[in-house]
Amino acid sequence: MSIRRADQISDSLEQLVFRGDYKDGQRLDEIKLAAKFNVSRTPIREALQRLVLSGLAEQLPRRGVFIRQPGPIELMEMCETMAELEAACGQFAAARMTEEGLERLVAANERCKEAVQRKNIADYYDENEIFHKEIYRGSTNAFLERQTLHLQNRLKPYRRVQLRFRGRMLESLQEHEAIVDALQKGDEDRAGKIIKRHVTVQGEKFHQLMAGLKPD
Amino acid sequence: MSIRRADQISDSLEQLVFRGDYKDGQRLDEIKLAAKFNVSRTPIREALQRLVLSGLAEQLPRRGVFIRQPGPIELMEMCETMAELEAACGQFAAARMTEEGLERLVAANERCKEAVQRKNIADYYDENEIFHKEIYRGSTNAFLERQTLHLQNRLKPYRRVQLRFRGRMLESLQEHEAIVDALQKGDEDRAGKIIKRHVTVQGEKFHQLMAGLKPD
DNA sequence: GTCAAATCTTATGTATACAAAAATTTAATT
DNA sequence: AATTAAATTTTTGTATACATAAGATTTGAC
Repeated sequence: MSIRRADQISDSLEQLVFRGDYKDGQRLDEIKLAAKFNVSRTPIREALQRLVLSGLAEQLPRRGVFIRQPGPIELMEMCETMAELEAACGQFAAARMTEEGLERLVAANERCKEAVQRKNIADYYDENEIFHKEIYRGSTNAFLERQTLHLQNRLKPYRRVQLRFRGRMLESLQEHEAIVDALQKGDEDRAGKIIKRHVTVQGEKFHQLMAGLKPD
Repeated sequence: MSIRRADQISDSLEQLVFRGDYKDGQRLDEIKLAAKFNVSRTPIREALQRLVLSGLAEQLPRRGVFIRQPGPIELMEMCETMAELEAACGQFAAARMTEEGLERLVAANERCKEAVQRKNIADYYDENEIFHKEIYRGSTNAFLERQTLHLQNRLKPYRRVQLRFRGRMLESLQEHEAIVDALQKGDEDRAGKIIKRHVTVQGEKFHQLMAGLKPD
């Protein structure tokens, strides 16, 4: 781990934003944050820079840094982009995934199944995430993997809501089977298409997801 | 424009890095940069943060910030990702592009043609960039557009080299025609596939592109 | 009573100061 | 002469100080 206080603060702030502790449009007061973290403004400012550059906040010169929760349109755009990135990962993975990678994928899917049998949403959520990350990794493209992971991270708070949707868990699991099959057979086109459909949220699902926009 | 000195410095630094003024692995000396820009270390440090977060440099705690030019593998990975992002843009554009957007695209392509007739590489380069940006914009997905633009910008120094490749300009132009056709017909699948092929650099072309790795 | 101008307060952006950790040099010992 | 350890220097990271611009408040005029 880093010894830089600014990095720790940046991570903490990111968590706070993801958890919805700050409302959209709220200004992040440097002085208050400095007091909260018991540091001077300097590391706080560095942390805020990181928030701004990762897209979680917006900086207005001479005004300050403001939380920028994505609105419905941007959220939809992010989801669309996510679907494309994941599809790209899956497509590459179909051609390049190693035997070990496939084994890890199947294992993760097994754990998904078990979670569904136990009707444990939290576990399913975690194992599902691992399943998807295995696909990113299977792309054998570290750059694409990083990009995809980053966006996945940003969308995490919303996806959490989505999974609670009635019946979604079982449906999701069936799609996983098809994905594994396509990847095992090395069918790039099919892998990409299935994953895109799997990740894409449409119609009713999107309304559920939007609920995550207004936390409480 | 922003009044923040740190922003201007960040942009200047980015340009310098893109122009290859700094060698791979070189440390960016805060004090020297402060002297160079006639400011204190504070705005320099903010600018360096931005470089690091955009991936152009790497920060080792308590050691400093170092230029991180992508190696051949990462460059390839970036190109692959670029092809996927552009293909995604094209696919969405095929379904969503407005009449005005299509007109702008055709116009940009006309100017590409003229540049080829005049055998003006520099002009072709510029107009080609506009052509591609019209496709990103045509995706009607501002988030995806930003992501794609950002990566395009990072790859710009290498693409510059690529276009000088013998015969590439004419070939590129023919592909443009096919892209315009697919977008006009609204053929999402074909648009995506053609663009991906168009953007993807393989075999010999990649060697040319790699030449951009070692400037001079 | 309302609107505008001037003053005051507050917060951002930058400069400077200081502490601690690397890097470098120097000295000592083998 | 080489290697290692101590001392010095350099540099990063953080704290503090100060200047300026934005925002709030008060005062005055119509």
